[in-house]
Amino acid sequence: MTELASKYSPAEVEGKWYQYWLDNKLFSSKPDGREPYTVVIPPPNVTGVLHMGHMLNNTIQDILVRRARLQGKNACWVPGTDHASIATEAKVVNRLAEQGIKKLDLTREEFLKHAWEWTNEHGGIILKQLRRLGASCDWDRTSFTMDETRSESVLKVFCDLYEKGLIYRGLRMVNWDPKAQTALSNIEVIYREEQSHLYNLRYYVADADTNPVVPTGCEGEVLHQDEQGRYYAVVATTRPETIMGDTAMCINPKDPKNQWLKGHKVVVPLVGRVIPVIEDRYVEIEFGTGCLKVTPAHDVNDYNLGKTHNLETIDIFNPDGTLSEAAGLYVGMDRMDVRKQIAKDLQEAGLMEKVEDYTNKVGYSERNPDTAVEPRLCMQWFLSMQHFADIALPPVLNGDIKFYPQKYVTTYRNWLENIDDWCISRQLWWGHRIPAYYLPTEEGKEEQFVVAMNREEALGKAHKIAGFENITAEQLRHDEDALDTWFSSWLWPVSLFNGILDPGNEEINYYYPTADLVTGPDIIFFWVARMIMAGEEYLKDVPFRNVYFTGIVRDNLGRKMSKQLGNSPDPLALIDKYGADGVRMGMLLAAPAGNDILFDESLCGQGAAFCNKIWNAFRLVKGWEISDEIAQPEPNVKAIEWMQAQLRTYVAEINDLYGKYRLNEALMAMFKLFTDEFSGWYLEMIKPAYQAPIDRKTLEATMQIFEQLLQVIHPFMPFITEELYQHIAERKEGESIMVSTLTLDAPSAEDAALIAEFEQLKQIISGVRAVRQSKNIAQREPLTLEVVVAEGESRVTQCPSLGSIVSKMATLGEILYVAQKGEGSQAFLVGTNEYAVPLGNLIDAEAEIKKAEAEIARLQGFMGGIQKKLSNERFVQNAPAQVVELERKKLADAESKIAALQETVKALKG
RNA sequence: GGGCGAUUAGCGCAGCUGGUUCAGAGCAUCUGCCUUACAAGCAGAGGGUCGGCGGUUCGAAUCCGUCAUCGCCCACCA
Repeated sequence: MTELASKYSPAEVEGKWYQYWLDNKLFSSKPDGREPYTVVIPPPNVTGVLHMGHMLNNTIQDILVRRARLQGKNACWVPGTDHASIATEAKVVNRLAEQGIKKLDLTREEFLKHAWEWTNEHGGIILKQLRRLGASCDWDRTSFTMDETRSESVLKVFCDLYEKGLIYRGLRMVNWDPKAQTALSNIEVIYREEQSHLYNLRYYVADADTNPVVPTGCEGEVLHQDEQGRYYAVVATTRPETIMGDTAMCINPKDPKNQWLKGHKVVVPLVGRVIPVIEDRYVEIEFGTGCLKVTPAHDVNDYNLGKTHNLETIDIFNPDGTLSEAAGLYVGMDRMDVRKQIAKDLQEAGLMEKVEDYTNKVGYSERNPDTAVEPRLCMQWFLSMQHFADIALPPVLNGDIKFYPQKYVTTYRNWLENIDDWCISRQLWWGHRIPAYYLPTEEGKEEQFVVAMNREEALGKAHKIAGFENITAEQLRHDEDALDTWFSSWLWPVSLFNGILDPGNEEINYYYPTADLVTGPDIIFFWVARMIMAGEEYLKDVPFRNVYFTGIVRDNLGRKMSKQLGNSPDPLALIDKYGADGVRMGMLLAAPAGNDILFDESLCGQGAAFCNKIWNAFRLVKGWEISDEIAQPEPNVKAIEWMQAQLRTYVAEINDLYGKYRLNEALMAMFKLFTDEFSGWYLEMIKPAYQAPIDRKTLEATMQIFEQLLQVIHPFMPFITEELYQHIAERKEGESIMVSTLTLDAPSAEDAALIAEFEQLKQIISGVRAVRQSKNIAQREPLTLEVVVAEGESRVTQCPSLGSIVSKMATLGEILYVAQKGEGSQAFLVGTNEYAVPLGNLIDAEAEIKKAEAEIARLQGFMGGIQKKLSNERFVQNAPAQVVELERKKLADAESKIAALQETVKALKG
């Protein structure tokens, strides 16, 4: 075989093996007799590009999927993309604008043509990028939320839920995004605290004809009076631009300071409209002056007040956030500009009492973060959520679905227990068009509609309605709106296996429920909860068993990664630099379960270094020449047994950690197993002398262990492990570590005993090394080790093979068993056993005495504590016997250590 | 305003049903070493009154209370 380079270069192997996996269809899955393991990708936006969040999320998914394969499960990871209606439509609109085309000048069909062009051009780039990471998705299954199957599924579900009476159309106050000009659901609004102003406006008291009114009989109340003696009320508002929509002023009936206003009317400043003073307990007496202006068209609370008090509703805004004709003033101006202007005008007109600084929360559109959401009254489609909350809550509460970290169960419950109906219509073209068809209606009459999969079916339904028996298909008007993107995403785990259109098909039966969902806690309501709803509704079963919530990827200063800060590394550049395996390990090193990820590029360096470690360990082993002449040395037999015991023990621990989804701890365990136990100890133990050959049995055992280690590492680092797996033995075309299986016995009691025994050896070796280092004795210079043994006592190091391991690892010339350590020997303790290294005149008696005495003092203090404990009767009585016994043992051990140290001191002084 | 979570070494974290994993690994730091697989390496070392204060207990990083600080989520006081 050709000489292996001393450094591992990922670039040379990653592309090759990914192609090999693809060529051999190793990612593809079909239902068979094995246990299925299904993961559906959280579909990224179809036109998006890979960022660090995707890297983390998909690394985790790939680890879980690859591990499932190694366990012999039929792993199926389904990839796909999301049409992301608002975001994509906005991008298309922007691109058209660059070409000088306005959306409104296009027909729906023309616009959609542009949108599809854009989608086809940019669509799936992100999925290609995922291949660089090593993602082992079954690419033949790649889906899109707007492909034929998924679209049909969405329409079918809409029709079905409408039939069930769960979807309704109604005039409601919704969150309106004036930039995208569409309604949003409640959870698409992000509230941000903002420094703003509280404008205190004068509402003069007047009769119906705006003549000033002088209040009577109101002693002790707060009256405002201007220079001309006119009385007025003061209303505090953050939104003076909405006064044109005021149709009442409201006070709390119990408010002592505003009793005088009862039954009066007030004049809206600048506007001049006379509005009634109404009373409602909703108003906080303590806030401002206790007077609230009521604008039913532009505030949810005001809308509710308007309903109870039968107030007029004046909508003063256009859909784009400019003032409408109905406002009467500032028509055509943007609402934000009006706010500034009207404040000025009110001031000049003497209608502004004062302006205070004020911090309040303003709702912004999730997709257009600079656009404040406007509450707006309009006709929209809704999904009744109570039913869905009822079916989605139990599986999470009773543990059919487990959340990692568990704390999100509370979040989930709180949301479902206080759920709002879901506004599912969007005034967009890019998306699934609402399958509702309106019947021709006379002017002024209420519009009737039918809901159907298509126009033809709609016509059939329409003909059954009295008075519409003879209408034509062309007379039906298809609803212009599209559905919320999440109304398709919530079906994802079902629709991917065609479980909506073809219920009970082989695939849905086999792959559903999926195993694990890996996603961010930010979409727990948007997506996770709703998938559970859809799953329960359509399959009467959970969509997944476990949900792993990742943290947010931040930079090493804890800041969110953003384009503005420029602190977001380009994932592909990282892969170029460190290799996919290195980056995967870097991501995971920073990712303790349940916490945000403080990403630091140097962690990828650590990952790359580990790859190099594995590579060089392999070079070492592969470089050994086999000899059938030599018998297997006894120490090697022991070392192999020990390493196998370690492997079983670590793998058991790693499995346990996987089970708890503590992947970064599993990674650390794997790392230590390979670096410390295997490379640091095992290989050094069995390593033949320079250029000497190795016996066949040891080499074969080592190769087997190496292969198993590669399997343990493979989920984390797929590429290097495949490369070495192929080098380690002759493989047939199509063979791969990916589809190998790793089966190990559980660790036994003997394993534990052997590991404990070797721990002693390691400590003896470290003890000698420490002595060597402290005296600056060269590595190669052999030392003698004195083992202090009482007469007739047995010691581990009396086992010759273990002794020879110690000799090799610590470079010893000989091991002496002595009753007492020699003069001029530097001693150290392992447990209660004493060892010493003769140093001749190198020994620094003074320093040794000092060190020993310090240790004696420490031990005496330690003993004091234990003695106190043991002399406490209540401790001896109440504590379990083992605990008391343990304390006694500690005491005895400390005593014997002190005795040994005192001997040392005596000898040194002697 | 309500809820949830966190606070342990310079840093990011683990520490499960209170006592043998009890004060831990990793990175960083310091000190040696170009030892023949790997200097992207090896060997060794230092470093924490477990956020504060109370309480329960024979015994508390661990359980309870309280305060402080930070983070997240939810909520219609203009």
